[in-house]
Amino acid sequence: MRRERRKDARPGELLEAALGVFVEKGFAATRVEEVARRAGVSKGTLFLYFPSKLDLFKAVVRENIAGRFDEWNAEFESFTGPTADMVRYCMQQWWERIGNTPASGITKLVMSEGTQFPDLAEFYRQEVIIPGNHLIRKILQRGIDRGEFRALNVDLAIYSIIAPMIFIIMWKHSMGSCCAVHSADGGPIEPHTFIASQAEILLKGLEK
Amino acid sequence: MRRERRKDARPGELLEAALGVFVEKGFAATRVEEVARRAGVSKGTLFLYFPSKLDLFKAVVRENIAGRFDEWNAEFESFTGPTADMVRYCMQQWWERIGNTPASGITKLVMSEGTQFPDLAEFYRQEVIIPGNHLIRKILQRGIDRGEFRALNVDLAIYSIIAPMIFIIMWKHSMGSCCAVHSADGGPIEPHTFIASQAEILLKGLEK
Amino acid sequence: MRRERRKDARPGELLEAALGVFVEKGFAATRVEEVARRAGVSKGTLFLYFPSKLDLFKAVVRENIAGRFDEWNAEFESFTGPTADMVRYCMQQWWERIGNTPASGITKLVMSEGTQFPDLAEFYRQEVIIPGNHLIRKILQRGIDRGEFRALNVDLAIYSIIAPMIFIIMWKHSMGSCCAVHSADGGPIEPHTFIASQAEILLKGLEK
Amino acid sequence: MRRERRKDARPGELLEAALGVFVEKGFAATRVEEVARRAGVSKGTLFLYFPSKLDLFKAVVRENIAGRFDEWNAEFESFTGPTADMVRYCMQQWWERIGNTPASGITKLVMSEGTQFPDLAEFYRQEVIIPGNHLIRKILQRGIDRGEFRALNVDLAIYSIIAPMIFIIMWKHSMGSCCAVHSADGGPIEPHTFIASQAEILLKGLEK
DNA sequence: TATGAATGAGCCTTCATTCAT
DNA sequence: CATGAATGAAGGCTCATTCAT
Repeated sequence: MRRERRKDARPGELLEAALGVFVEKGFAATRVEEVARRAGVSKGTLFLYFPSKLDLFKAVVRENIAGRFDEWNAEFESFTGPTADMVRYCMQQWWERIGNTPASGITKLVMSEGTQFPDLAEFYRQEVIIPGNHLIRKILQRGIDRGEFRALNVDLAIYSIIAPMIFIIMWKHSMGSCCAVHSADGGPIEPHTFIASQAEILLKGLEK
Repeated sequence: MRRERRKDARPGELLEAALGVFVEKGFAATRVEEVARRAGVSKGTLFLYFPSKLDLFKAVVRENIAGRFDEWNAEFESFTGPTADMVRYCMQQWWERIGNTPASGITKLVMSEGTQFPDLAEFYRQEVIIPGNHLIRKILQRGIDRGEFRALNVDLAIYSIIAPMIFIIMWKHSMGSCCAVHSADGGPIEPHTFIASQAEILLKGLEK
Repeated sequence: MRRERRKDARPGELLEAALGVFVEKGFAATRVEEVARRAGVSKGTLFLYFPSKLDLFKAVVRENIAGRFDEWNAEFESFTGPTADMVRYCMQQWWERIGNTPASGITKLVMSEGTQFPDLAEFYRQEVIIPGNHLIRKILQRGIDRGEFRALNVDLAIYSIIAPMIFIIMWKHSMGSCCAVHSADGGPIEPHTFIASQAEILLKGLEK
Repeated sequence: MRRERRKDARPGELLEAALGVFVEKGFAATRVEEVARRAGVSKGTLFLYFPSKLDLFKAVVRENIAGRFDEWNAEFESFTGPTADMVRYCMQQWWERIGNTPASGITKLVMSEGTQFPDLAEFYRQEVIIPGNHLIRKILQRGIDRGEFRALNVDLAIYSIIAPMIFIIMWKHSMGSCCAVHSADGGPIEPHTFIASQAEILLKGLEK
């Protein structure tokens, strides 16, 4: 009985292990043997469930990029305070739930190696980018509609929110061996402080 | 095969070929043989001029990015107008000279593969990031000193300028198979307009 | 190609093949591919068992020489006759078990290429030379302690035993295309006779 | 005029440089480029005088193994003291004139890589080994004839003199990064002391 | 003659994938 | 289903040799 349950769990265990290794090493540098080892199975078993390393990779993305946007959209709808607070909340929450978790590694991966795998990039675009942009656009529009923000080109302004997020993800997964941006003199910068700073400059830039 | 003797021209030809292949394939996936082929020489010839693939890459970085900071620092020193104009000029020039050229592919590469090749990351940090941060810091400090900008934490604020640059580079080299950001509805956005938008929101965020 | 699964037998087969090739070609000129071919496996398989050419060589040394000192030390401890007989026995046994076998090729190889591969030389020193010297020293000391040999400087005298061994090995593997020393007129000399001659002159030189 | 003299000197300069490099590095590890550099010419020039690396090697051996045996034979003829002194003198002189000079490197080379080049080994045999053996034989025979040494098999006994010489050469050029044997505890042993020790044990072994 | 830029075959090592058990 | 031994196609780099100048 134990065996049967494990059998069913295999793909999930492999996917979890693969997420970890892909995030740590990137696609090219990931060794399927290490994924197998972390999942506690043999290399051959991995190929039983996933026909190739690339297929494994795609499965990892599909598994982990699922839409949390329903939840976030709901939070948006029920938010009642000033839009500036909403932006602040949104950015900090994003850090907690995405930026500071392995999930951000997927974003880094897609940005880094997406060119090699166009269908993957397209998948990410549909599942993450468009819904994400949509949510941010709604927030900005709310600020404008309520007279809190200037009447700006929302299509362009959303990137003022997205850019720092992408930036901190890329930094964390490349230059920053630890998790954060380093100041010009080399000292690390605390992520919440960093995000707060970005948010304040941004919000002042947006306000009326 | 044809033996052409062109010692003086070789390094440049190799560097140009290398830039192209590195940008297209990334560091790990670049085959020195392909670089050589594109430069029209044999694999051995490449190693006559660059002792290793990593050294070749470093030379590419120096040729395309690092070497320009002297020029940019000089422009900074001789600038006389308002700092806001300076920021606008700086960002647009960056797009012309780096962002919209293959040179930006180098930055993307380092962000994508820096973790796997620490030497590469460290080199880029020393040659590009630190000088770049230094230049931006000086610009911001000038704005503060002249009473144009708020008294903000410069170490954090520099990333409000850097983030959109990194963002647009990553986007261009991964999601955007063409060269630009796409608006939420999928339409492409013209780069200068995009940068102008980012700059204006930022500058309003910085001003007193 | 044929995929035979014989994990237990592989290391031995590879070691045997490697010994042959190393002895014939030397370390640098040995191609791991040839070792693999002689062992009847692919190049990749060799690296499954030995992480590098150097490690393969170390394993060959351990298998063929280093590992025998325990046995020899035991023989020494249990020997009861005159020390002169012990020296004779020792030298003749060395010829049977090492000098006249491919194992002697290893010693020749280390002497020939040790300078180019310091790791190799150091390994051999630790695994063979030091234990070997230790054993010979004990034999000489026994002779001195029992009043059979003169009170000589043991550190120097051990080389009177080692030198003829090294000599015959080098000769066999370089000048003597066959296996033995040649007399001044060019005729071959029978190894046991040669060793006996060396031993008798030596022992008379050592006795009280 | 300077140029012409240099032109004639080229082969000699190359041979001298080659001797040095071959002795230091061995045949395989010698880079023709380094030989050329030490001779102060370009790589191409070397191939103008010697069609291949192997030909260069053979030329070096032929150049350096010339017969000094006439001189030594004369010394033998005029020696008047006890034969034991003659053996001592002979071994110490050998160390001064051969063992401790680059010339010994040739011997090491031939022993190390002679297998790959049988004609070279044969050349060495004719030019060095046979005359050398002949000289030593005459010395031993003198000792026997004068009643100083036992009546031993001279053909075998000569190797009791040769073996320590070969040994010290091999040791010096392989294990001993410096010039001498190391005692069992790792300390270096002074060559003259070493040779003296070998000689005394040997002579006691030879005496009546 | 002399040069040195250019060549290309070759080597050690890695790793995704296969397949006999 | 699971295993893990075995494969073989690359890839970075070296270096003796060639040849246009």
